[in-house]
Amino acid sequence: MPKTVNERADVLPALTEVFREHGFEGASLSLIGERTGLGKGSLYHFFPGGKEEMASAVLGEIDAWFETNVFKPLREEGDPQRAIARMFRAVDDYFRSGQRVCLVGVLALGDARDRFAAQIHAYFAVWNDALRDALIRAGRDEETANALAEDIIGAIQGGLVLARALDDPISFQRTLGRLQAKLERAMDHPDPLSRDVPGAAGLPRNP
Amino acid sequence: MPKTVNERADVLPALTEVFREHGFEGASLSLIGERTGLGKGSLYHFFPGGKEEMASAVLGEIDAWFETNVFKPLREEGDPQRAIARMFRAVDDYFRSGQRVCLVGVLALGDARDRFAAQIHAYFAVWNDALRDALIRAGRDEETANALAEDIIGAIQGGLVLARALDDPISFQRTLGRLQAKLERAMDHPDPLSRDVPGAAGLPRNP
DNA sequence: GTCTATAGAGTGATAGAC
DNA sequence: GTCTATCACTCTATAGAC
Repeated sequence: MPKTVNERADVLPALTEVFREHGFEGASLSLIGERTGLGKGSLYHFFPGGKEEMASAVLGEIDAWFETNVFKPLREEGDPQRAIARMFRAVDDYFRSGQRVCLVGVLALGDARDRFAAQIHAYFAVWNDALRDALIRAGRDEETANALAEDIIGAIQGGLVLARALDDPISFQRTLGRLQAKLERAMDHPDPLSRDVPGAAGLPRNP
Repeated sequence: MPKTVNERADVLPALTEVFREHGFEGASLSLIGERTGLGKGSLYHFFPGGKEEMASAVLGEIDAWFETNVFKPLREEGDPQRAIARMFRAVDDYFRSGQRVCLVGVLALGDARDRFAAQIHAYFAVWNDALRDALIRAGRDEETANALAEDIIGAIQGGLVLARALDDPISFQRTLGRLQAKLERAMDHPDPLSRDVPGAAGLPRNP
């Protein structure tokens, strides 16, 4: 008798893992069937659109997770600094301190980017806006907040690339730590850019 | 008569482009044949190891380019700040100001990572060491130099991911600009971490 | 009977190796 | 160009719930 899964959502975790580990092209249907424990019949029953719909559903779930655990707190939490601290905790958890890779980033760099361009774009754009607004609420001016948000999100992605490339998840944790430290410092000072250079642009180096 | 290529090196540029645009899995032999203008016979003549050898040769060429234009200057240029400025120029050129993606990063995130683990690791490790040493020669202490190097290389990779994800190459240029600005500021001050917090850790926010 | 969830043989196309 | 393996996918068959 057929073992029943009953819900599309039940296979999403396994599906997510397969796509994250192998990318879109590398996640073959046979591998997906193996990992989900489902035959092609069931897979195509839940995802009539095939692999593309599977990946799209996974992206949707990722987005929902970040919406709940990152974006929404950034927008709605009263204390923006607390929201940002929570973001770093969530990111560290989600990426398993650098042992996991970001599927959205993987897809963005891969051959299938165009198929998922809208979802990929939305993920980063929404994150950027939520973080920027939290930074503004924390007292940064708009330009600085935008630059900081872009830097932070980029650094997270880059940290994941490096962790994977060097097979060194710790480097991701170091990166996260430095980002937080930098932000905490910045939070205590309204205008870090001009502050950093007290009055001299071309001073002698090597003190 | 057969158009003659004669040299493996003659097909490397086209090969590089195909792998960069499509990743390892996405670069099919037929696509490679199309872009290089070579039949499968010729391709296997030049690369008996097949696709894997092709990608490996491409990685080798990329590494050689960075060795000449980035790593070696970082190590050997007399003025380390000049070397670092040159690095940023080279990086901006190489990645076409964010319109191009880093193949090493693509492979690091993709399914084929394990096959090229050694080359991927070496690329980033050598870059990191060369940059760190240049920063030390420029007057940073070892710990700071290490952190800065890791941050910069990560930010470059992350900037490329974001530029691709948001379809916005300009964001990569902004990131590069901020990295340089941050470094120039840091160069003028021996100890930015303690300097940034002149004496207050828990001051009131929102000035 | 209808509907949903299942399995998997079978489809043509295309992959990479040689 | 030829080869075999594998690809994504289709389709038929089947089970049980209602």
